[in-house]
Amino acid sequence: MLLDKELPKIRTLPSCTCLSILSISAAFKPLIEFYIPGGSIKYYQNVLDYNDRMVTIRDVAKKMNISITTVSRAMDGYADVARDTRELVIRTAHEMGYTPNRAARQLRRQRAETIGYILPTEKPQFTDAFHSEFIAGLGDMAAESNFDLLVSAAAPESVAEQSLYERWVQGRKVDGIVLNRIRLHDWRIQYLSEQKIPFVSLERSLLPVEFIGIEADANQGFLELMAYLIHQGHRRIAYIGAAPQLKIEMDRYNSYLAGLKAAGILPDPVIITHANLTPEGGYLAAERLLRLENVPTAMVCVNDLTAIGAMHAANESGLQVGRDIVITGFDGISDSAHTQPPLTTLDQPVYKIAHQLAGMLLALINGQPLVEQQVKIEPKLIFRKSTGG
Amino acid sequence: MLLDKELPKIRTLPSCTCLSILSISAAFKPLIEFYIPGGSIKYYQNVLDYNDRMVTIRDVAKKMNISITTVSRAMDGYADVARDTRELVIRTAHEMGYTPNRAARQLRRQRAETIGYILPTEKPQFTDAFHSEFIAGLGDMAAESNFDLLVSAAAPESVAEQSLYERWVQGRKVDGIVLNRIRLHDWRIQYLSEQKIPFVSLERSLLPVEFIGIEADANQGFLELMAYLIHQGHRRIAYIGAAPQLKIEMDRYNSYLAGLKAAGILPDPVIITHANLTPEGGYLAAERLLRLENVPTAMVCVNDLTAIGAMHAANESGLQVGRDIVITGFDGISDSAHTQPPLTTLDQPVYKIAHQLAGMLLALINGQPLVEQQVKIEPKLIFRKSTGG
DNA sequence: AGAAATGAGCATTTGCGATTGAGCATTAAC
DNA sequence: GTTAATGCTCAATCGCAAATGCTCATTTCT
Repeated sequence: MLLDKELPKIRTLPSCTCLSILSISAAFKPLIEFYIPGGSIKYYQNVLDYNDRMVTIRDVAKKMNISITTVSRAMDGYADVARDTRELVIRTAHEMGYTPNRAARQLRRQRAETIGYILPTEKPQFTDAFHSEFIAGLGDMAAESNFDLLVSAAAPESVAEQSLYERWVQGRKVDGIVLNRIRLHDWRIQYLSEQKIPFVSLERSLLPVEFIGIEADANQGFLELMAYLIHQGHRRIAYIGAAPQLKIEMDRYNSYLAGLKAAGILPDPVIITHANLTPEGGYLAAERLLRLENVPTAMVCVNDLTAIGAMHAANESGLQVGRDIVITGFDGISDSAHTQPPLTTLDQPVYKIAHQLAGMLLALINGQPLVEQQVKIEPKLIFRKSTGG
Repeated sequence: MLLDKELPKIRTLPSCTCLSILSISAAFKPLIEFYIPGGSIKYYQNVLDYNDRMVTIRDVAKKMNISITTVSRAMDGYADVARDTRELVIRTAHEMGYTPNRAARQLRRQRAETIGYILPTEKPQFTDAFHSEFIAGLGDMAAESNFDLLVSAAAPESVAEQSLYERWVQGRKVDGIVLNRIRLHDWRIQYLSEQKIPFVSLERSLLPVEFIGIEADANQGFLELMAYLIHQGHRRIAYIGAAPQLKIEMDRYNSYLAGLKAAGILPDPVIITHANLTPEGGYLAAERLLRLENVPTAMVCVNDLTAIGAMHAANESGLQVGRDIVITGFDGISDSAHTQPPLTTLDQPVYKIAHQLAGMLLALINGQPLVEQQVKIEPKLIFRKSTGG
């Protein structure tokens, strides 16, 4: 008799961290690890000994004296179940506290009933304010369709990122993927198209691939913003952007240029700079700008987090934001209302966008027709103290 | 032939959002929903038709001409597999890109291979900075053991919270649970003990239940902090706390009192106030304090987020934090370095704490002996500009 | 030395809980 | 009296783990 087994020595795939259910997955582990810790042997014991069994579809069927099939079909909305039967099944199931076993269903259906999102991040921090809202939106929508949301993190354009996507796709860990922070020539889009995995994205790439997702039209709002700053008398307006290969960077940068052009101002490369969408990046970029001989009187940032960092730098230089210098953001994350001073920003309904995005993906997965394949959203300008007035 | 089925009419359990894997779950849906949208009927189609099949344990076994059992046991670290066989199996599996099907394994093992964490939150926002780091720590550790982390959110002491915990426990959605924001008499601890579900917690309750988890010892750091403030000449030091039934509130409040007492200062109930651990709460509380006749010269806050709100209020009153008034936090979240001015705080290694906490829980689940059942951590005082100097 | 006991190493088989194509009654319609 | 619609059940999976059991080699016992 061989009940004993050694302590788990093999770790196969990295696992996951799940969120409403949200599921996060380790990005950095090798496929299979194999190590023998001194060869010690331990008895295997299952400590999870609950008293009560789970209630299964069998129990429901038995209690009602009908077949398992009928219960399943009734719960799942098949048309070949009599109305009365269906209602009774549902009532009974509810009373008995029956809930379909997810693992069994997934096994049988060969679907993960899960959508995935990979956070573009470098740090061991799970989310920033933007992604926090984004994930919440995805998760809630997924939950509405009884789907999981699997979330993990990997640095953009890293090996880890690529292997993570591959694992999720090849291993069928997810039935569809949400993309964000699209790069101009984004391998992910190419890859997912080839693999025929459903996906949607926030922002589109320049690749000649059919686009399904949501686009925020920065242009209109940015022009307004620039016009406002220029109307206030600003002529030397700096720009703190993101990595140039990002779609949002291209859009917002172009809008910045357009805003300058509309007022007949020539862009000055010296005050056009790039950060990495984080407060740290914004801080460093702004610091540099503030050490210039001809200090800009306004800083337009590609997102709120960058702006928060920039404000930090300005404050540290003894400047009072909103009076001595003017700073703006983009996104309208909730923190932006609590900075000192509160941040003028282009507000996007991040939660709603994510919610809708997930909805589109689910429709795709279920083969339902999409009403709109491409949705445009116009960010709304919110004036706060960081631009004076 | 009956291929058609109506559009999904039944939604059973709320689903999940998963994170390194992290899994979030919808907190607010009823157990079973039943609605008929006009009785429209749609054809069912499975759109997920990949070309290639998944590679299963069978394929590996066939290729190697051994039984699937052996493959399984080899991969799983059982002792009754010859060393050579095991290594060959692992190599082959890797080459073939085999990775065990999670659903099948879970179904068979009757384990979810998932640990759970329920965010204490009211809003539809997924996380704040504190929990973001906390979740990252949990998720990464879970991933190391090939576990998922299931994350959801519910308001503390709400019906939703209770039903969520019950669903996770009764429905075996998780094999263990991580608790945080412990209340002095916490029903969750009682419930989980009774149900014999493994759990660990950050902070302990006053219940006579064996405690497994991590405790942060606020006292020492707080005394130092208070001594520092008093040394600076502050005599009127306000306190902005959290709900009094929280363990952290009790600890930190008591330490605040102890700090005053050590300096022979009598506490003034007028400047002792409670918020809800959010910036919004801190803002409102501070606003009230600043309208007092005898305005405090320092505000000690129960956590960083509260302090951030308080700073906002102070700034808005035209006070310069660090010069006109002094404000402190607790937690050392990364945002605290980017406030204006940067925040003096008691730094806890949130990520590390969560990481270790998850490790303890996993040991518990696997029936491994715990080296330490109770771990104490001392937060470290970080002086920044918000306390002048 | 011969018989019995042990155990390593692997195979067979069963079933976890659910879904689903096919098929079987029963009744209604023409 | 055939055909069709309706409502239900059968039985076959899905991929894996674990209980059981078999074989053969080695050790232990007498």
